[in-house]
Amino acid sequence: MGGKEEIRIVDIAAMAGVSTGTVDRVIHNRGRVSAENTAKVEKVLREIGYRPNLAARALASNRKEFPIAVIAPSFDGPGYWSKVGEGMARALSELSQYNVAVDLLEFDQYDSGSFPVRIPGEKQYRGFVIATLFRHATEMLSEQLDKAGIPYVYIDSPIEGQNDLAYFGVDAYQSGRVAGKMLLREVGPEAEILVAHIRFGREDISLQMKERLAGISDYLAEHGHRGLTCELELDPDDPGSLETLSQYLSEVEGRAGAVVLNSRIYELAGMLEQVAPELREGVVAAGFEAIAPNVEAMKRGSVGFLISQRPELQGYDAVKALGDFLLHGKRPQKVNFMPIDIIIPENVDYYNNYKL
Amino acid sequence: MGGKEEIRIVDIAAMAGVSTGTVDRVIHNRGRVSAENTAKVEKVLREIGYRPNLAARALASNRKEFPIAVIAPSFDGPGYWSKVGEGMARALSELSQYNVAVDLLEFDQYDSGSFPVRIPGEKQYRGFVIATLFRHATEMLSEQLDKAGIPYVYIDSPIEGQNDLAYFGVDAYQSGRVAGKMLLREVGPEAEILVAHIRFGREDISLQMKERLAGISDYLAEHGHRGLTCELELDPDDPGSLETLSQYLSEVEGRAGAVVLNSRIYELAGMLEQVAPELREGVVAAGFEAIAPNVEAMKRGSVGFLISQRPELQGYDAVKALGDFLLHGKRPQKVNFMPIDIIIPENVDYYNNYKL
DNA sequence: TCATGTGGTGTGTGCGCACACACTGAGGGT
DNA sequence: ACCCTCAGTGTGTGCGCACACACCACATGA
Repeated sequence: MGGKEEIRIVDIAAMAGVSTGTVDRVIHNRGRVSAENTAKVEKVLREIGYRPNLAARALASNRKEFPIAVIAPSFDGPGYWSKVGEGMARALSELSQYNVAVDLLEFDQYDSGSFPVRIPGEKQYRGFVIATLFRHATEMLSEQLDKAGIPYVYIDSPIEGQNDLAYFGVDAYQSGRVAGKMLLREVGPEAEILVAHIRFGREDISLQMKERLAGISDYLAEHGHRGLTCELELDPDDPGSLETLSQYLSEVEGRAGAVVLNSRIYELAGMLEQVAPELREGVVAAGFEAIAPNVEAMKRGSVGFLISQRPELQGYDAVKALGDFLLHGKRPQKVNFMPIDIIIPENVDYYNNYKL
Repeated sequence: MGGKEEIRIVDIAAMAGVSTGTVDRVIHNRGRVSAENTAKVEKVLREIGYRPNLAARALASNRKEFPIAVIAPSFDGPGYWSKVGEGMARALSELSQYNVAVDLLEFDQYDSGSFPVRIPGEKQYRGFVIATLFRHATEMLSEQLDKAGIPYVYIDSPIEGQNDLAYFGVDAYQSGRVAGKMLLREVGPEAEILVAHIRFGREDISLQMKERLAGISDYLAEHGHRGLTCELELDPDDPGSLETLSQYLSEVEGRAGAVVLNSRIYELAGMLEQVAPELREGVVAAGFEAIAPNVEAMKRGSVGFLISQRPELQGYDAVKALGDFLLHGKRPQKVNFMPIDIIIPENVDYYNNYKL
């Protein structure tokens, strides 16, 4: 495991009977090499499977800058995107030996007009990470980048037929199916299952949420459950919503499931904690994303399980893949779905410890 | 995110009014520096928060060798330890820029006498990764290493009160509790739950397996189930075992759970596939570790769920932590439990894709 | 007296690579 | 004949660091 008898550029030059400069030109295909010599060098390269010394490479080319732009919703606050940002920061620290720097160009996830459809001009960005929340805008920007020959990586949801270097994201439909299965196991085939919508202001139901919902519904329908029986709009700041929830719970009497499609199951948990204990007793609340308030609510016993798709890993992989491509020409696998993690009170303690 | 204006040793030397050689001696505290100059340099170092250029460091000290010894069961075959080995190989490839090499010193996991209780003399190993399957032997070796001042990290199960640099491993008891919960949800409180022992030759039940069993039992007992109702010794190569299994299944009629405590649930799955369909219909088989044959059995529908504790990550982290400590003096967190992953047919496809 | 340490200090070299630069010789324009 | 261009080639330098080595002053012993 892990021997050491590295072949250097000088060795290759000697083997091919040329100078190191020529080898260098071939390796980085900068041209200005005769077809004959190119062939000779490439032959040697292939035969020995040359692996450059990355330390030396980094040292020698440390004047080069690699600014990367990330186009995504704000990383502020305790939400999903902040986790993506954590992963990016970690990737960046691993790349910190090289001159990679990341600029976050925020857009408003509730306003497609805030998404930049032209290449931002501030810097000469060498690569982009793009959150694909707005499909059309993403496609327009991608077209610009294609023309300019700048590589870009997608995160969040996939878009078919694009020239993205790679995609890292989640399969929202499948994570919905997982949630459906767990929910069915928790509450049984007879129980009511409620979809609670907890929104901010003008916020609309997103594509991801629709897919999750479809996944849950399909799973339930395929397994002898009569499906999601009720949808409620709830506002944690509105006492009327608490009333609505109590009302509903008293009607269903007995076991029930409740699911929130965005990452704000903790709000529903908070509301459940305020209704009469006998009403909430048989209720299993299920949500998405292992963000801090959700985990806390689970530890208080108010959330039954969470489904998470490793947002940190998504951010980490996206930046890492782009960096490795830019620095070392390493091509990543094109489509990468995150694992779908099931988090229950019994395993939550060992989940968030881990940075991946 | 990720700026760049690094301060070099020459800069520090200038600031402190000494030569680079002196700064170097202080940084690596090799002595031979006057108290006065030591103080001056350390002051500057502290004030600017010096971060060495790792690429240059790696390049300059590339003659130094860092042989690491891994003391663990054989990585051969499709089992648990091969996954640990995969993770180690990945960590090694990330460290390959530095002269880290790993030797696997195998022992027989069924024979404590095969565990080396003295420091192996072949090479001057700079660090050890030790699988703590044999507690006493591990403690003896650790004592030797303490005396010699060689760092070591533990994997597998923790041992309290030792001077290990770090521990990476699993909480077998807790993973048993998770299995217990899932099983109870799958089969319901009335169902029989069988523990099937599938052994090789003289193989004994291990400590980890005992803990898993305790976790399952405790969970069931605490949640109104009458507990593990039957233990069977099964040998997949013995037709009599198939008979025993059929017999058992015809007695329990209806839903039942079956759990295998080691990683060989696939053997039970294979046997189930051979009994009459009506007998196995309501049976949910539960096992541990997402090794290839188990995943295949799950995809065939013969395994209900698997619990995995990321063996690759264990191996990866252990080698990475040791390497980072040796190369960069970075101290890892001392105790690190792996996440407990729940794998079901609905999420298995996205699980093994991922290298972590 | 000279040789021989011995704490303390500075300088020089090279790790493997990227890249600027210098050089060559063939071809074309004048 | 001259100069110029330009594809193709080789050489030299420096990235930041670790470490061998040279050096100095002063002490110690013979």
